[in-house]
Amino acid sequence: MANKAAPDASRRSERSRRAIFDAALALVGEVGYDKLTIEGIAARAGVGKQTIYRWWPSKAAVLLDAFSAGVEEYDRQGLPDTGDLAADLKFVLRATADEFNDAAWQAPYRALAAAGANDEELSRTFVGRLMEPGIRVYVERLRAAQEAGEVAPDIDVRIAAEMLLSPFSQRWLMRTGELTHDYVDTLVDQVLRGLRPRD
Amino acid sequence: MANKAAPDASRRSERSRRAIFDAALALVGEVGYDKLTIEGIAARAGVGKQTIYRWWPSKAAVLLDAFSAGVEEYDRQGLPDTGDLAADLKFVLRATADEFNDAAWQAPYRALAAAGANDEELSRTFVGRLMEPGIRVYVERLRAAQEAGEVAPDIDVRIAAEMLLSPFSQRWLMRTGELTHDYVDTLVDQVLRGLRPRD
Amino acid sequence: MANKAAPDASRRSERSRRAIFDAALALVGEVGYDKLTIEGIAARAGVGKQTIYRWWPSKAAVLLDAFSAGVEEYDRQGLPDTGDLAADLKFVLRATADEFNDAAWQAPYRALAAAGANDEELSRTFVGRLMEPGIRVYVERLRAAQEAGEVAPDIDVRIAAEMLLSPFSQRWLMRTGELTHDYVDTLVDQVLRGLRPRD
Amino acid sequence: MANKAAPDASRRSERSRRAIFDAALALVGEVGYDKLTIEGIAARAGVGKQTIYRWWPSKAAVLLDAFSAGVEEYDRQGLPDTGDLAADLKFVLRATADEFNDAAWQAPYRALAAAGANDEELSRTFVGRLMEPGIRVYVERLRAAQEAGEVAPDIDVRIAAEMLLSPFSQRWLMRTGELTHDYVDTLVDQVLRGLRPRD
DNA sequence: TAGTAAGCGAGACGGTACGTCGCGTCTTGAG
DNA sequence: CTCAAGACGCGACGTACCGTCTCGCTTACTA
Repeated sequence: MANKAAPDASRRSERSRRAIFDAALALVGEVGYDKLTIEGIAARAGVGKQTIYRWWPSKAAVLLDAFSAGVEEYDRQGLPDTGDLAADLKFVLRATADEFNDAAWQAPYRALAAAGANDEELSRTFVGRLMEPGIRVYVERLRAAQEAGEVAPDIDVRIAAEMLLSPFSQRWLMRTGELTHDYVDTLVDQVLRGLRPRD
Repeated sequence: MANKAAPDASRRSERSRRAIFDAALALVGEVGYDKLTIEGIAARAGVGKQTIYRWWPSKAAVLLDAFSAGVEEYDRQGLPDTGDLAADLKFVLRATADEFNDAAWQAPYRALAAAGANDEELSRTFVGRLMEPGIRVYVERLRAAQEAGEVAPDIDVRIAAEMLLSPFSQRWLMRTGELTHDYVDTLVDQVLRGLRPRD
Repeated sequence: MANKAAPDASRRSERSRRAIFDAALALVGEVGYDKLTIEGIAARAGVGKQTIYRWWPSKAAVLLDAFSAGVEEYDRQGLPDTGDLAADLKFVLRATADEFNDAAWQAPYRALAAAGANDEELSRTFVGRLMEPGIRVYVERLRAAQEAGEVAPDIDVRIAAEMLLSPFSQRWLMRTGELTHDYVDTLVDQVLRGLRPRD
Repeated sequence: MANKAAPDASRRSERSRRAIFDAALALVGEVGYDKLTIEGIAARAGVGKQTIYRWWPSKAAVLLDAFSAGVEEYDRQGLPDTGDLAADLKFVLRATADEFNDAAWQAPYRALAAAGANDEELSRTFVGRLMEPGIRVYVERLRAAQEAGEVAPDIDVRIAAEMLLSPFSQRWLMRTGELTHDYVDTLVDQVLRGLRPRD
């Protein structure tokens, strides 16, 4: 019945899997996503092409897994909650800005964001696996603030989180401006301005 | 200076230029950006490949010009100013949402946004030519409102515009949600909430 | 040593090799050598271009192998030796004339002779593989005649063979005359005239 | 009627004609016939492509004219006739050998001989213009010798000339041996051996 | 002596083929 | 069975030239 005989995952070579991830991340940084090739990854990883085709459907999928593997411990613990919402947001967003400014991050993340724009399937996974968890912690922190009365009860916290994060990531993705700490602070202040309950 | 003898633009065939634009836009809609090929464009346009390579460095550049040519009259007149900022923003942003939901728009715009993410040079042109003018009209409308006292004087109108537009376009690009009129209204209201001067 | 990683000949597809030969020979007959293209051979053979480029450096090399493969059993047995040198030479040379007048032979042979004129490497192979064996059998027959006293002992049999064969093939290659049986007979008689020992 | 409006030869630029010849001969020596291109000739000659296409149908035709122009004074006066046929033939053929060994000669001559093999039209012109006159002087000298009784009356002098010249030029064209003075001498002696009248 | 039509240098154009790269599939032999 | 290796059919790449076609320009011949 199944005409694509599923490979037996239990016999899979962990060694090859790791080598493929390392090669993919290294190469996307060196030559860029467009010139990243399955053949190139296989050669660099010392692996047969079939070993890649057996486990992934495309170079985007490889890169997504490779990148996810390097970030999987991220966002586990949620945002800090010191009681000062503005301070907490600034603290975390400044750290995120530093991360986005790191060259090693840029190439794969940009590549995946771009690939996702043209590939609906991929973008669902990309968003669900990498972006959504990051957004959720902000949403949760905002909801906590809302419950504490720091944020007006009629605010849609999801949209509020997007008002904070989208300008930030858009700026980075489109290179319309630098992600400085000053920028982060101004953005947080201006967003929070609208969230506070009216007296 | 230029080591690649520049072609003589005065001898350029307008006929071919147009045919290339039409073919590029049609094909990107039919087969998608990844399967869009220079060869395919040339064949569809009834043009030699060299005629494309002579004038553009990549398929992204062709598509950018093709798309720009179809939008160049856009954004000339600025946003309406009825005195009611919220209404004006909702009116225009609803129209933009409709445009972004139009299939003919999607393919080339997504393709260019994606290509720009990996190509700094291209993204500068893409942003400067297509995105900036669109943002600017919002910035100007906000500044007008600020002068009219509808928006607090300490607001950074550029960031305010991004708080409005980035969530909108991010949502579309990443497919994190639908661009409905309801969404637009909520977004506008929630952004404007923070801009108003405190009494 | 070898800087172009040599392909693994043991994995080579015999099927493709044959199909390429057939296509090359058919096409050179149909369209001529100048319009013979690697691309055309590949298409006709139902083969990827790379499969040709992997194993041959040029269309001339393909054609040489294709032609050789069709002639390899030729010239195995040497010239007949009935004791009558003139008769033996005429018999074989008449047969050769018929062969040279055969259209299927003409195209590839002319093509290779021509290509060899401009490509020293190729001409060495062409001469060594296709022409020399043909000349050698004449040289051997002449040497046998010399030992039998039919040919003067001070004759250089190699040059004698060329006196016989070069006018013949030159006439054909340059189209300076027809290769008739009469011509062959006259040529043999006039050459032999000078070889006989003086009484 | 005539749909190929013949160009007006009286207005033709002699300057361009010469420049084209020089460029063609220089280039065929530098890059070989296969890599000789009309565009290359035009560029080197500082001439528009159309100027070449206006006056010649192919690069072979250009080269043929260019080469002929450089040899046109040749073969005017016939072979010397000192009364000693062997000496006369050796003298001229040694000179011809030297000429054939000259690098400047080789490239265009080989190219034309090769092109002629595949192009009947061209070969007729090549043979008629360049080869035939050269053969004719030998034929005439042999006929003179025949009339003087040095050559048997039943000899076909045309074939005799070919017995002399074809081995010579075949050896050169196919690179089957060097054209030394020794070779020439042996060849002449062995050919003449068969021409002398029997006592 | 001005007007006109040719040849000319230049090079853009619609094409064809080049030789290369990478795709995704398939086969081979080792572990 | 997975794996490294890599040949295969295929399709696109970006380049080189083909032969045709304008475009000004120079340079005779004509009116």
